[in-house]
Amino acid sequence: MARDLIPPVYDPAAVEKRRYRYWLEGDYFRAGGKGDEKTFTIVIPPPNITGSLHMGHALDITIQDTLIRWRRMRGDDALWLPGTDHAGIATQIRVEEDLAEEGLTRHRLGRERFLEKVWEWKETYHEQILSQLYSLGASCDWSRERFTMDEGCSKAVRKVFVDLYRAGLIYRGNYMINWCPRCHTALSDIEVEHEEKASTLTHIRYPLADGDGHIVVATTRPESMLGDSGVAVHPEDERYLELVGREVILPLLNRKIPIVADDYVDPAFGSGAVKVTPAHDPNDFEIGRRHNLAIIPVIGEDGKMTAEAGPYAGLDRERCREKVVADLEKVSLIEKIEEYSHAVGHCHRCRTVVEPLISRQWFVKMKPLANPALEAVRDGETVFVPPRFTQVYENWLENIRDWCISRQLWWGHRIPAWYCSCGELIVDYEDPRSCPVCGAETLEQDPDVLDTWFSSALWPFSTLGWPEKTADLVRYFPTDVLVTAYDIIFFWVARMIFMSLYFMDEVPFKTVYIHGLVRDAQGRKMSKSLDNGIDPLEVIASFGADTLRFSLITGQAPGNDQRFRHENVEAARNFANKIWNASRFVLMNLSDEPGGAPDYIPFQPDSRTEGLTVEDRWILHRYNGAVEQITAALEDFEPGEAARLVYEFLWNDFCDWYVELSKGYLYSGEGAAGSGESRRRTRGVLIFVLDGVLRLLHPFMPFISEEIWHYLPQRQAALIVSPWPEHSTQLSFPAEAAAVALVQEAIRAVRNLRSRVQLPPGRQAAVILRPSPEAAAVLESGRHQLSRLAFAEPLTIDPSSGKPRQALAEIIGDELEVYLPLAGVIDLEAERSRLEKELQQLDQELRRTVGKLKNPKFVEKAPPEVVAKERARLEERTTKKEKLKERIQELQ
RNA sequence: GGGCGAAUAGCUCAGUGGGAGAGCACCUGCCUUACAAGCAGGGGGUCGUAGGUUCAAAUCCUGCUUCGCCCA
Repeated sequence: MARDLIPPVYDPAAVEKRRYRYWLEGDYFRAGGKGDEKTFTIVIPPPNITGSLHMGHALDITIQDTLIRWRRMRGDDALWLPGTDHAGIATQIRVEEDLAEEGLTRHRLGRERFLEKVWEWKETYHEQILSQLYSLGASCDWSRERFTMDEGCSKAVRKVFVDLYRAGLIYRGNYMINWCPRCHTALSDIEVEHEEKASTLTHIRYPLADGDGHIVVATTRPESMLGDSGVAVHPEDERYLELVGREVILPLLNRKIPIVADDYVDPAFGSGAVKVTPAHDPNDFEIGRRHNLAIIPVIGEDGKMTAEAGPYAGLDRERCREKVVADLEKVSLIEKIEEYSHAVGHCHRCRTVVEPLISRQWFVKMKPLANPALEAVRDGETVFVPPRFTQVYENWLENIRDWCISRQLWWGHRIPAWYCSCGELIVDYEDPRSCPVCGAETLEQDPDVLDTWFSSALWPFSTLGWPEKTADLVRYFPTDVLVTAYDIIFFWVARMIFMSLYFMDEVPFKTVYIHGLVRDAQGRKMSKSLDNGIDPLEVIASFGADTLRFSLITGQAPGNDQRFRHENVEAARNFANKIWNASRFVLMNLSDEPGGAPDYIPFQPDSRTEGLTVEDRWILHRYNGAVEQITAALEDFEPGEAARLVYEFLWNDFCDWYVELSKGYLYSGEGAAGSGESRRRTRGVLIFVLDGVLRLLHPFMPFISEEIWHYLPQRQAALIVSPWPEHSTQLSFPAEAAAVALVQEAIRAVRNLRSRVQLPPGRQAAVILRPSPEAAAVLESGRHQLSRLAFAEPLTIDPSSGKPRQALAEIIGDELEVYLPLAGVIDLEAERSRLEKELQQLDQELRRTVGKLKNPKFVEKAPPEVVAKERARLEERTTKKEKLKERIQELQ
């Protein structure tokens, strides 16, 4: 039987493309089992259709794909539901920028044509994002792909809005909101980013209306004084007790405004008196409400002063500030101006300074929704990994304010509210044709759209078909894990939880796995302005997706940021290369003739084991341990740790040791060890372990593992749907594991001695081993490996062997002395001082051990196994010390 | 002001109560029939700091210092 030969070099670009197509054609990503399997569901955090995916997405996708592939192999009905987000403000900004280059504005284009443009944009970037997800190897169920503005999601949005409105949880009203003068829309509280800015604190004198004197107020925004309708002091502030109830003259505009007493005022801050501008500050708005102060908007939606600002009308905010200060100086009402630093709110999409102002908007009443969401997490219905993020979530929900959901944009879900000239407001599931009160047919729909996150909040159930009770919804909801970065816990995670509790009566996912951000090599956030972003596709083009995925996932510790460093990519690339070459070794050695039919005795966990060598049992034991640890790490949501364990097992145990040990059996002409049957059996074990390691590797490096898999003889299904390895007591060989560990130590010791005298590898040298009687048998059984891997020839293994004086020595524990006799080459003086140094160190360790064991409290309180371990250590060290002293004596 | 995180080898980071680890970098020797993107050997750390708990602390607690993030 002829076999395809595995190529000498791995070509990720060609293989990855081909393998992804292979998976698609095999329909392996499609969920939907026979019905009785456990389901495992992840909904993708839908990437914005604003542009292409960045490194943070690559990490997010890699973690999800790793979990999904692992669970799929475990036999779960694994659904990874993909999709994209319409990203209201962000997308609209991008399309407007595009239009601006052609000298167009959305207003010139009109709403209809503008939206057509945005849909075109969406198609373009949607395609791009999909191809990026393919490149990463994402095993999403494409048959279930969704978009936040598709028909089903829109229907869900409509139902949620109307239901919440009818339940009194959505209302419309005039309240203080955050306004972005650049985007021309209201923003929610969390869309405002606070940034500490150097500024000034201006102290202004407000003269009393009756009599002499004045009161001093301090402000960071002097221009807002034009909208002041009061001055507030703390009710218990004795300095101002007699002034409460009197009035001051507002400078420049000469308006009389009252002095009120309010608990909110901090008497220790500034002069202890604050100006109150209810129209332009959320706290002042509250104070104003309590004292019935007038609301005087002096800054408009365009960021310019309104008519209320009198002589300052039409100026923009910054210009007005300068003029107000100058004019106050002129009339000597500035007490002082101090340097001051304070947080200024910026629009998180365009960085413009936001303006708090009063506006008529739609809001979601949060308290009734937040409380169940808090309880669900406190009760552990949804668990955050790592747990510290629970606190972040709770703090936010505990202090939450109502959510402003209307946006003055065109791109998004239109608010389903209609106004009739008779004053009636209609909110309904279906578009109304006439006013139910007056019958008029000239209804006008609210021009605004909803906050993007309003639809994202429904994602885990709207994508599964809700509000219809679809089969998918029944089967896959609630989902299992949500994988996302910590920066959208508020925006998205919390909102999904409260919406889901309200509409589904269940949490949307059982676990929230939070990862950190991917930063550049210097630890800075990747950003357009710094131009320090690294395009995942470029990394894939040069190194392959497996390499990118592996470097991202091994750099990962739950919840922590990581740096993207080229060294890590190289390490992952080298690892992929290692796997490829190790596989080539195994595949090229399956038969006596190169390229001949595979000739081996297959091994399975339930195979009879009597023919196996001690090395075979050792690698099976190590493999078994790796399976256990890797599986446990994945179960604990530690994919980074799991990947590192795969790396260690594959490179250290399998490649560095087992492959090398196996050569002693595979290559003929090396004595009895290489008999035909043992050769065929060794091949069976090599294939078995390679088979298993490819399975363990697959969730992390899907392409290369699937590719190699297809060169294995007797492989059946595609690797992507092959069973995940299971830990088995049949593969547990602790005695053989210890035996090989001793042989390894002996080999290392010989190599160490050889390198100390710079004996080139390949040159045989005599070696004497003086083992304990028990160790002698073990080493004897490893004789051929010792002489092969340590070039030890002739090799003496004899508990009662003589010890040559002209030799280097290494003492291993209490069971083995290793001698490298080299007459004439050795500096005995140097050797002796080295041994003395070792003796000193050993003595220190010994004293520590003795100290512990002499302490009755230790013996009494420490667990017995710890004490036993310490006793064994004492014995070993004591023996070793004797032997060291002896050797030093011999060299005198 | 409140909260969270980080501080471990030259660099980047794992490690959560019982003998300090990895990758890269460094030093030495090797093109050994899977792999020089490799192999073998090696050097290098008072685990930020001061206390405390414990038989035992890099690990748990408290204070402090430095850096970063979130919230007000």
